[in-house]
Amino acid sequence: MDSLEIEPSLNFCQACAVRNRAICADLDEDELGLLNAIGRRKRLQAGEQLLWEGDDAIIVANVVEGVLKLSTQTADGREQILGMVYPSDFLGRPFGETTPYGVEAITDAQVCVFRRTDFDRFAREHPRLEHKLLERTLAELDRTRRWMVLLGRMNAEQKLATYLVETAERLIPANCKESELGDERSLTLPLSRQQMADVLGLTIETVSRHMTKLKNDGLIGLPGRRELTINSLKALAERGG
Amino acid sequence: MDSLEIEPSLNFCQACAVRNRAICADLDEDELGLLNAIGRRKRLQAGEQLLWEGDDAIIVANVVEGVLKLSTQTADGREQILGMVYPSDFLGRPFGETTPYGVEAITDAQVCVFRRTDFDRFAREHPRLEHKLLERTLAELDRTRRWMVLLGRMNAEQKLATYLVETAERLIPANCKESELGDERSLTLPLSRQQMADVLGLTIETVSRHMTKLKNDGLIGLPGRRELTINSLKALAERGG
DNA sequence: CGGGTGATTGATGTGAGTCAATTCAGGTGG
DNA sequence: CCACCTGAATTGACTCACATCAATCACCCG
Repeated sequence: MDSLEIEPSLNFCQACAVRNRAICADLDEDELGLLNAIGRRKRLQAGEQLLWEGDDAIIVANVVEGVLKLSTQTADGREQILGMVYPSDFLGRPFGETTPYGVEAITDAQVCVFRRTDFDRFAREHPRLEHKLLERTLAELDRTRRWMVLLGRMNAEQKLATYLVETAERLIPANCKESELGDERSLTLPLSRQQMADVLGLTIETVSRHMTKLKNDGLIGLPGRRELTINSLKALAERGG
Repeated sequence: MDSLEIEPSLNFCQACAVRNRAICADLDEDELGLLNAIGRRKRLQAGEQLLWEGDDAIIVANVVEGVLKLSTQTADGREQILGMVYPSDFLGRPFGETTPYGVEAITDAQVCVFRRTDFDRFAREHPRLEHKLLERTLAELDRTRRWMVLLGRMNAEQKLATYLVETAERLIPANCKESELGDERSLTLPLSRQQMADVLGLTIETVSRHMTKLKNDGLIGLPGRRELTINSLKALAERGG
């Protein structure tokens, strides 16, 4: 791997935006200092690739800011998105030989990068960190398995409705209580139609058609290409089965 | 210890068939004794259910013998199989509130079960075990993500070919070197056609049709309903993309 | 005001689902 | 040993949802 852009070596961890949510949350001051010493901040522009599928697993990282996608290519060149990672999520393959998926920034992003070997050693020496990583991996496995049901058993409309509901829930957290205007939501979609198709195992045309169908059925509004309003989260969730 | 007395409460772990492959592999004698104390063996008949989706996560387990399936129901009553577990695999949801999938024995099976709370405590106190569990969970996540590509992007023939190749590889391990008759394999399928359909996100009819198609194309032989011969593993893998 | 990309819409094809009939294998009991 | 029963597997006819191919539209840059 060519040189990571290295920023001056402050203790970033202490001021880190995801300090309390990422896997480093349970570390004490000293441990944090050690972790800080082996990690580097890296900024990514939207569209920039951080890891390539099949490469040696050189680095792992924490997401500090932005959204990235994990994806893989099929033999015939199409793409299947395996997952999206958000701030405080972990990515890469610790204790592994090769990176099992490509990682690309969807939005401008900031990540906290570690050489995998450094991270592996640190993790083995700090069970609290390893425990956090385990909990996170177990949760990710659960989520991934739920996604299998979507891919294996849902039709296009159900896939789309489920995706929109989930996206709304991830992007509009508990900051505004649902009291506010009950069931309505409005947000900017992080993905293009093509990317949504790649997440859902569909084609761009099918995504587009069913978006307009959901709109015509009065479940959602589409004020702009990337803008979405959900009229009733509950009704939309019902469409997802 | 008095050598004439036969210890009635055996330490199962020491004689365990999967002793060296399961997550307990790195434990020393003392730790193994402690683990043994909180676990117990349980036999399951083919078709017997061990865990129900959505139940409180009361137990976790190691597979000692046999094959089990992890699955979930869709709203309209169909099933999606999320994964198969084989001897030495771990199942259940440590550090979690509810069991995210149902577990049913496909063949007669033997598992080593723990009360989840006991297991959680033991794991937190024994980082070597927790590390093993982490490695296993990471590997399982990789495998699950690869399966997403199958579900999201492959057609029926590719799914089936891929499944047969993978099954052959899991059931015919390195015991007989590939030198033996090169590329040919012959095995007993662990799943019924319906179960294969549930794994692959297909219907039983589609599975059946493409099985006969692969046979007519000379890639496989079907001497009996559950019997399979693969004429060329390589050629079959190519069909899978 | 054009050019370019992404999104939408339309026409058509096809692969997998659905429904239904038939065959097959395994087990049971006369 | 064979007739029968049962559930699984196969096969066929038909439908339909999604993919494909192609044309148009809308927005965002300069």
